[in-house]
Amino acid sequence: MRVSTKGRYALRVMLYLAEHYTFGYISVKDIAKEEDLSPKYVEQIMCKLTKASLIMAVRGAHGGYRLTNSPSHYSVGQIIKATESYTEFAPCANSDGGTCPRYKKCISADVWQLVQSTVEELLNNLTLTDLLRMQQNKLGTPSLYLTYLPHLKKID
Amino acid sequence: MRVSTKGRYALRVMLYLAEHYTFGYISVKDIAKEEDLSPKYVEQIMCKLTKASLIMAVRGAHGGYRLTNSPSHYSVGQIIKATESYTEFAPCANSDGGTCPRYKKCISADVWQLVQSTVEELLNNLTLTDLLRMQQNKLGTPSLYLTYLPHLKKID
DNA sequence: AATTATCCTACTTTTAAAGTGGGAATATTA
DNA sequence: TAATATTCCCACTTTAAAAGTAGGATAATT
Repeated sequence: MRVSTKGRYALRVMLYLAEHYTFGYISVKDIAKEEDLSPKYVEQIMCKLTKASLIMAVRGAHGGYRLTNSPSHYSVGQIIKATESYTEFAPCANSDGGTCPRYKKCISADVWQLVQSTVEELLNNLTLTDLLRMQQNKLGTPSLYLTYLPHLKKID
Repeated sequence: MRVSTKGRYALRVMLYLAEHYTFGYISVKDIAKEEDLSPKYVEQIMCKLTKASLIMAVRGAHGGYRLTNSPSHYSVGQIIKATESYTEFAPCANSDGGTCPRYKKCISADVWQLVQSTVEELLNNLTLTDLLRMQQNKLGTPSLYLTYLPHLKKID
């Protein structure tokens, strides 16, 4: 019962992009360095996020990625759905019961459906903006990024 | 983000034992047959449940397993905790943040903690009795077990 | 004594997670 | 136009965990 690194890293990456939403395009190299992740692995994750249209890319020098929309448009649920291979707690956690032949008489399926819908409800209603707000409460407003990544210029 | 077969089967096994709570000791062979699971694998699961004191065993002919307490004493949470290897959604889903060095500044940890506590709350408050009641609503009271397992005698 | 069960430990197989490698395509800069 | 910096894409490797097996020791019943 664990979210894989793909989903967890994806959330961190999306949070990073949300924090730097006004900085324009950000490269995998920078994200990987700041988040202390393997660049190649981050690339894989970016691929999934791009295919799900959560982010946009520009190639070449000074290219990189950015959110396609402002942070408030993204729920954690969306991000997990786009990156995790198994989104379900059990094969029968779907409302159609999946392929299990015992589905109709098996009450444990109802348990997994309940867990499933509870978690989905929670994550679908939690946006990146919510998380950024939580982070500010946790740390105070951090705006030191330019000191660490001086080549990034804030745009308006 | 999936509960392993160990945890899922364990729930089914415990539900089976709960349904047959008044039938005395029930063997792995019978459980495996009725639930359509590998007997050897069920044995492994029984071992975990026994070590967690959720069930008791008697060896030898007409031996088997039974719940140590009545069904109302068991929550789904307990059963999962006893059988799953990873009970956490992320290494940092614990209130102590686990071993992640980014824990203090990383807001995504808060997300996993929130999911964690939500699911725990849900599963800890869902008892086998609740599930048996749900099952009756789903199917009507099923009491045909003696036809399938005639060697089992109902005791009072 | 034979049978029916749990107990226990170790092993095998299968699957998915996690991460790498390298070259093609594309954009920018000098 | 050449060099450079990036994404893009596909295939591959490694590692770890899930899933399931095997077999003999122990204990209770018949």
